Order: sequence, then C-alpha cells, then structure tokens
Amino acid sequence: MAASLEELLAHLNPAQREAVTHGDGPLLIVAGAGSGKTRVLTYRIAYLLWRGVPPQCILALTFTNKAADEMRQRIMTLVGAHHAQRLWMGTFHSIFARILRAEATRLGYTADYTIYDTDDSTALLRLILRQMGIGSHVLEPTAVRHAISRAKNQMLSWQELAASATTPRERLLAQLYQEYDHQLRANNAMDFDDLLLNTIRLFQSFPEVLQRYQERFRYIFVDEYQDTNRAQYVALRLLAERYRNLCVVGDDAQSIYRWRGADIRNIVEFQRDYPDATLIRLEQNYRSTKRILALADVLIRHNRYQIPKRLWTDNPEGEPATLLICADERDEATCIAEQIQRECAHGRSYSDIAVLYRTNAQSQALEDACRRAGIPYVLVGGISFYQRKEIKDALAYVRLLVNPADSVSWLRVLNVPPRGIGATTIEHLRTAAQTWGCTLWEAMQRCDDIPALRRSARDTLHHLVALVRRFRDALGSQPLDIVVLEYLEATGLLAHYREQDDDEERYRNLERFVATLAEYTEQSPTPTLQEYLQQIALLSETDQAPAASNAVTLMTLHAAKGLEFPVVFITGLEQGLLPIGRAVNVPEELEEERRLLYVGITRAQQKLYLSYAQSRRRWGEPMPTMPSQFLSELPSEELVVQQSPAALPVRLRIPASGISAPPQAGLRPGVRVRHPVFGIGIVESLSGNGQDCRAVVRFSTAGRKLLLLRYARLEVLE
DNA sequence: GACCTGCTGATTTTT
DNA sequence: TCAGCAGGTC
Repeated sequence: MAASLEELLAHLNPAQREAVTHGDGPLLIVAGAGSGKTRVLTYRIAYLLWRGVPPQCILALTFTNKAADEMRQRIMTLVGAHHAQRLWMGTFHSIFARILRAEATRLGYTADYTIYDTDDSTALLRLILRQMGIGSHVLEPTAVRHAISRAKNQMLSWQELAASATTPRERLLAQLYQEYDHQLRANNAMDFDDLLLNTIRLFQSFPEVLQRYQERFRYIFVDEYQDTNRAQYVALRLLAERYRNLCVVGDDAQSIYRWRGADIRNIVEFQRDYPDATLIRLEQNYRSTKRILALADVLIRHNRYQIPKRLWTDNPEGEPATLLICADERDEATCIAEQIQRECAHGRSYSDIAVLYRTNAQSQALEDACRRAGIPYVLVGGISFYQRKEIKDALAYVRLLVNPADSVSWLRVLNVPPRGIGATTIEHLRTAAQTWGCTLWEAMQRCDDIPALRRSARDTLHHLVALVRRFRDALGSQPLDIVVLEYLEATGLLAHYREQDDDEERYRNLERFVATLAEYTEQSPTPTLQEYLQQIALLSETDQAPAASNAVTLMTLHAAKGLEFPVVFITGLEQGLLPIGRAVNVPEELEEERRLLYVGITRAQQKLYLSYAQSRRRWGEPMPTMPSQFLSELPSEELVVQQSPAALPVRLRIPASGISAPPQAGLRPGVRVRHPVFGIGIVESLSGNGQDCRAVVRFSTAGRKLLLLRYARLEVLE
C-alpha cells in the first residue's frame, strides 16, 4: 500500500502533491481549467483513506450526480470498492435530501415528503395566483417563482421580504411567498431551495443534530465551489465549524451560475472567512494547446473581478482557432457539419467533437444539419424524458402513492384520464379543504360532507381514494414495478394513452417508464418508491447524457462545464446571443457571459472553432445580427477567418461593438424597450445606420422621443 | 363536463 | 414556429 502511495504521488506536480498531502485545516484550491482538479480531489480523498480516515467520515459535494459517480469510480480503482462505496458523495441537493429524510419529522414533514421540481412549483404558484384573483398578465407564475427562489437562495424568509418591501409589487410577492410556503408545507412537499434551507433550519434549531453531522463529516470537500450560493455557503460553515477540514476546489473564472444564486464571493473571499486557510493554485494546464489557452487568457483578462492567476502549459503550440462566418443559423449548422466531416476524414472520430451553444433553441438547426449530413449526434439536455406530459402524469400518480397529501399531483391527475371531475368539482373540493383547513386528500375522503358535490363525482372520488389506499397497502408486499404497473393500469392512465391512436409514442414512453422502475428495483439493494422518486427529481440535465458512443455531442455551454473534447465548436457568437441580450448593459452579467465563453474555449484540447451567423431566426422571423463583442476582444491574428459562400462578404476587422453602438439585436418597430430615464416604451421606427442609428420610441409616460442608439441604452424587453 | 380553436409568449443558462 | 392555455361552444 505504501508503495502505491509513493507511486501515486509521483504522478503529481508539486502544487498538486501539496494539495493532496495537505494536513488538517481549511484548504482553498484554485484550480484553473484543465489543471487536474478532479485528479487532485480523488487522490486527496484516497490519501485520507490510506491514512486511516473512515470513508463514512468523508463528505464530497459535487455539482452533478454524474460528477459524483465518476469520482467514486476513480476512487474505487485507487482504494477498492469497499471503501469507496461508503463515502458520502453527491450534489448538495441529494445529500441534504437524504439528511432531511432522516430528520424530517423534526421540521414538521414526514419522511415521505415530495420534492417539487420547477414545473411543480410553477403549477402551485399558478394555482395560488388564481386563488388570489391575480391574472397572469399582472404577474407571471414563473416570475414569481424566480423572485421567491432568489429570496430563498439569499436565505430571506417571507417575513423579511415583507419587512423590506417598499412597492406594492414587493409586498404582493412577499404575500405570495408566504402562501406558497404554507401550501408546500400542507402538501408535505419541498422545492429545490427548501432542501438547502430546511437543512440549515434543522442544524440551527437542533444543535444536537448539527453536532452529530459535524462529527460524522470530519472531512468535507466541495467541487465547483465558485458556483455555490449563499445557502450552501451557510450550510458548509455550520458543518465544518467543528473540525474545520473544509477543502474547496474551484475557479472563479468559471463561475457561470450567478443567475441561479451562485455567489462568486464565496470563493474570492474564502480566505477572509477562514484566515488560516491554505491557498494552493493549480496553474499548469494539461488539456489544451498553447494557442487555445492564450486565446482564453486574453478573453478573461477583460474581466475585472477575479483571483489573480497565470495558467500555462507544456503542451504543443497547436493550430490557430478558426472563425466561421455564416449567412444564417441553417448555413452555420451546415458549415459546421461540413467541418465535422472534414475533421473525421482526417482521422478524428465523432465522439472527439462537441458543438456548444448559448441557448437550447439553437440545437434545432444543428440537429437538422447533422441528420442531413448523416452525422451521429447525442443531444445533452433539452426536454428530458421525465418532463414529458405522459411521464409527468404517471409520476404524479406514483407520487400520490408515497405522499397523498401532495395536492399539486392530485390536481394534475384528478381528471386524467377524463372521469367526470371537472373544474366545478375541483373547486368544491378546494373550498372544502380550505374551510376545514385540511389537504385535498382529506377532503376527498370526506367528500360525503360536501353537499354541493354531485352523486357521480362523489362515487368517483371514493373510487380514487380506495384505489390509492389499496395500492399503498400493496407496496410492502410485492415488487415495486409490479405494483406500479398494476396501479397505473387501475387508474386508467395506461389505457388512456394506449387508446390514443394518433400518438403511440406516449404509450411507449410509459412502457419505458415502467421499465426504468423495474431496472431500479433490480439494481437497488433496498428499493423504495420514495428513493426512486427522489433520484428522478434531483437528476440533472447532464446526468442523463447517454454513455459514450461514436457520436458528436451537442449541448449548451453550461452543460459543458467540467468536460473536455479534442475538437470544440462554439456557435452563435453574436451580440444579444453570446453575450445574451439582457447581459449586454449589465457589467456583472456581461462578465458572466465572458466567463461562459471562457469555459467553452477551455473545453477544447486541440482545435477550436468559433462561429457566428449574419442573420438568425427569432420567433421564426429572420433578424440581422452583429458579431459578438467578445470576438473583438480576441487578437484577430490568432483567428483564421473562413467565410461561408452564402455569407455576405465582411471586412476582416470585426467592429468593436462596445464602442460604436450597433443596432441592437431584436430592436425593431413594435418591440417593447426600457430606457434608463424614460422607462418603458414601444419602438415606432428605426433609421440611419452604424453610429447614426436612431429610433423613434413612444414611452408610456414621457411621450414620443427620437433617440440616438449610440447614447440611449435601450433594453429590449421582447 | 368535454372538446375545439385562437391567442400568446417563449429563447438564457438548471439543482 | 409552436406548445400550452384560456375561453367559448356544444
């Protein structure tokens, strides 16, 4: 064992070795892109195990479940399965969900609590808005969800939100937050943010529980620390308080989840929080060519707020990057497909190649082009299997088996398949539940006490109650997949989709759903429906990426985090797309967009392609575009420009769009815009070009104005 | 209560 | 462009 430890350390450079063999106490590892971060993490965990630290005392928090699985696999090859299996590894959400299962009753939930995903939260808010008589034109359910989630990520309660509210809108939001929380609790449900908040609440309210977990997690590791939010930060502080063995790994230059509440200050100010922390910088890049790294470095230097570091590599010089200038998104996709074929003709395989984009919507054209060219591809993310309508229906039924208090699920499937329970019946039920202060489920059981209900509705409700009860009882005695299959048949859901002749695919999906459940039942030593549901709820987009096959990978820049490919295409380098529209005039958001491009560039090992289209369809309508300002930040001599025959000839110097304000993407007559002084208005007409581009805008308060776009910082509201 | 149709808003990224 | 929703009709 000692020999292999020596051997292990021999594979590391001095900085890596220092990190791996660091003793106790807080440790900050600033790991540049491609600097062997995962290797350091896995080796350090293996090192601790070698030194005799029990595996169950080590907690490693990763950004995705897939990352956790991969790390566990790698540790397994170092220390064997027995030890590796007992490590606590997973995302913040899945680890905390597990803790909360064990402690739920202390917080007034049962261990069977349901996890609401984004769609469920939105559905609940839509309900609440309707209940409170607020139309969707006043407040969008998704906007409310965002606001509440932002508050929760900053650990603000509805009381605090209400106390600090100054506008009627803010007061209303606080009220909605209160009602939302109330109903979640009544439904025995938690949303994603609650998994973090409730864990903190648990630790703060029950010191003995906190102490137990502090003792258990003597060594804590956090990967991608730059993307943790306030709540995660607080939870970590609590857990690490006793032993202070907190090792965080990250790269501030790769922080790309600000919009989700990630706070880059967590990593930048780690040393202030832990003054005795050791800082180790991993600056040698093992991934990319010198040229790719230089390009990334030049770009990121335009950002102000960052930890100073210098990334270098011993790798070869490599080829310069290629910039593809294309006519429109279809042409862009075709050019990329051609380029892919050319790369493959020179000995690359499809799986060496990734095509990255800013928004999921961009995948459409790329998929079409791949299909036309006969290029095999895998799409990461997008609409996942578990978000399909028929699967969500089935999941709702299954969730009710575990937690019948879940009203959101009841309201989803009460009348699926149609069984004569319409809006009126549902309204009676909800009113009754409200009057009695009980759940929908309890109201259903007491439906005989609701005089307004018709006889047939009552019969149906009784039938449903009996059905759920019967299959709940069956759960313990038979294999899960068998029970669920019979249950879904008994609900009529399977027949419903089976008999829809026009849409056989939906029924097939349901079959697949039952098949995955069967697979889970076989593989898990102690299968429970509740654990299965939790796994699905906390599955990330990238977790669902199919295993490596010989295919090109298509995904968003966000999904590419942590991955690497010999050849990388980054598409849509256009003002308003990358950087995305609303970020253009917000310095912090612009910096995040720049980091996003940085992440993309640093995924490439050998060859990088960038591309933009001169026109792009938005809402099905072609719109002229401007090249991304980021292109003007890159040294033009490092880019080989390749114009598509279909593209309009351009001067090879890319206009520095930061200086001469171009017509903004999306700006056209009829569009709503916001002006910093005049407020919201509607564009009536556009005239002039380049520096002299003007717009006539009619503002609701300030009237009609002629604005020189160079000066007026108009924000397109769509 | 079921079904049809026309309108609207979505395109930022996701645990 | 299109899916999902609201509102209207049978």
